[in-house]
Amino acid sequence: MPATIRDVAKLASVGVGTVSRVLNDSLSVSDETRQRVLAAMDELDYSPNPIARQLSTGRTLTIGVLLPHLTMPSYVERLSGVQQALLETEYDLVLFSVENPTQRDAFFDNISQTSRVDGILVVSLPPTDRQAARLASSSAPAVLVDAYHPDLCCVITDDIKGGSLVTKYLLDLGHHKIAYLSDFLETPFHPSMRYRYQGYRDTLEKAGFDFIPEYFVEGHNDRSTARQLARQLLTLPDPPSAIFAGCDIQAIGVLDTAREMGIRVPQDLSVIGYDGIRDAEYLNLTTIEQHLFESGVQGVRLLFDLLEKNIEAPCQKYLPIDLVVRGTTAPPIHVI
Amino acid sequence: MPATIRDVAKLASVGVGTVSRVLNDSLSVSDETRQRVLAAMDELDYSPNPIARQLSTGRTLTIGVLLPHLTMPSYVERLSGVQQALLETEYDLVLFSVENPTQRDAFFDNISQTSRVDGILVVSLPPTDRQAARLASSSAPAVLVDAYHPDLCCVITDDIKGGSLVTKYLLDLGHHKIAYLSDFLETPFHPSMRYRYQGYRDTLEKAGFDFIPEYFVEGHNDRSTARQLARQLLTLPDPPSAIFAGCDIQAIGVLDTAREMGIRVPQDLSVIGYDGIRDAEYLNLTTIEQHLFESGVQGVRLLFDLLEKNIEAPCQKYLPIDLVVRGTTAPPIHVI
DNA sequence: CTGAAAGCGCTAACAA
DNA sequence: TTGTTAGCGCTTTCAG
Repeated sequence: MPATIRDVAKLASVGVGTVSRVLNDSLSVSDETRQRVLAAMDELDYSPNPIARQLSTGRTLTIGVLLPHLTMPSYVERLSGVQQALLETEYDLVLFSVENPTQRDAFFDNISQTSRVDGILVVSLPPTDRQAARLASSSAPAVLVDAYHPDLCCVITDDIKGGSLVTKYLLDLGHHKIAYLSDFLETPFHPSMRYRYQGYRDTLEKAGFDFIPEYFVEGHNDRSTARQLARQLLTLPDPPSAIFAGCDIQAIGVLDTAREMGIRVPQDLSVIGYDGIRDAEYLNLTTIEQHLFESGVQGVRLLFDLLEKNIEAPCQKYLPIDLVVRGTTAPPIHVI
Repeated sequence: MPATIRDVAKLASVGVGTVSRVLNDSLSVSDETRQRVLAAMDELDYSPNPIARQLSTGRTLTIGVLLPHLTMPSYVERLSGVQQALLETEYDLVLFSVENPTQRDAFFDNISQTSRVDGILVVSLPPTDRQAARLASSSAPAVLVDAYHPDLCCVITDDIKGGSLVTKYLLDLGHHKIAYLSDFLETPFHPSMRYRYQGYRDTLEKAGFDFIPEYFVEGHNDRSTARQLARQLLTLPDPPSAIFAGCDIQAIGVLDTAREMGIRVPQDLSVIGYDGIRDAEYLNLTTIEQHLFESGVQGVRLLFDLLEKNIEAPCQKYLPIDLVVRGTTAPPIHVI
């Protein structure tokens, strides 16, 4: 049985209030009393019960993080940023990872209601209007990272611009047979994919090139699916000279296929990804760096601003995106 | 201000005890009363305050997970298993990720003392005797995953056997110029590296081959360091025909270097890793599968057995290891 | 500067 | 089957 504040008070011959004051660094404790209390704590190997403190103060000193399966590096990278930012604070991190829409909805309903956490960070999971309303009305403020809702605070990037940036870069290199390999456009998980696609198409057409339906393929955003989709593109009668992959994982799948097929990158094929996961650097992959880690950090920062009432929902924090040119892109061999 | 149990009681014209009984599915509540209470809860959009419940019951319904930086896929994979196993329970997961020994020690001291969690899962962080003693004496039971201490419960594998397995396999293929590329042997983080090394050396020598000091290199277990170490090995006057990497990440670094240097794998060089991370599968890497995900699941299971007093510390649960032969290993070209 | 006492929202023992 | 009440361990008035 661990010692309680009362045990300490008794041993130090003071009231529990005084012990509490020592615990909370209150100034109104005489030095002599403080020493006596500290000695008693030490002797009893006392440490305060955080649960009792939580009930008393109404603060839990924990932040809940809701995010999709931990299997994708980009989520982990964002979580890493959250974790890092929280490390400097006195807050703990409760992890809620959801694997499917059912779980997601269940958590959205629960998490916002229970007073288990002081704040909620939702990563890469766009809420429905109903869920957003619940979040907004919850006593624990929420911040979306890599997700958007008009009523909430979000940390986001401009995906249309991102898609456009990639496409413009490839066009500038001299490519015009540019394929887009995407996650499913109509998934509730990643509307950003749709925006990147939009940026791609708009830019392409504005530059005077027709959109070729065969150059657009979509599928689950895992490496092996991407491999297959890439093969589909590269075995076309008139294959693309550049492939824009919706995320780095998919780009890596493209690289796999290129290697398998003996297609040289970047000589025969330019490949560009999106995200800026660590592997992209090792693989020398040209990509859009969207500062995943930093998004987690900023999410925490925004959440704290909300907690301290420095700001109010809704609000948007836009993170920059940067084209990082590495070794998987080059001008096409047959320049027009 | 959220509704409390008292509000519900008042609205339903019952005592708080009855509401509590409904909340806890007690049988001794008449159906009619139960309905009335449920209706009141519904009307008030009531949900019980978990903190108050925790204080009252002494159970927090959360498990603390302590693990090193989230940046390595193997830790994430283990965490994933923990998370998955916890999903089926009513327990939440509080994440403590530590980046350096100082943080680690601080957490070891704190986590075991505070009554914030009902149980503790320590992943890949071997405690000192002092820390182990603290964990053992804590009211919250602890389980080590991928770490060992004689006084605690652990989920582990036989790393000596693993190192031996790899070496035997390579020897059987006909290799004898087998290099070992390792994490630092003397790091407090991964004593398992030392055991794998031991298995490697013993097996090699038992087979009648001298250990060649030049064939052993060590460094931080990240991909780029591994690349450099691999280059060091492969530019030796008499380079090895096979490289055994202490973990998959390092093996991937070796593959990088081989590609850069135009060394064909597996024709000119066999490469074998250790861990069984997802990327190993995609990269067609021969490796030791040590069931990372499953280790997390088993850790949770053991922890629950401990919580339910089905077992007592210390105890060890050994997980199997399996050689997974893929495409990066083959007999050496010049068979002896 | 300090002690006493009233909660925080819930559970569980005890009566009824 | 139910209501009442005494805590759980802490913070925070309010007197002194």
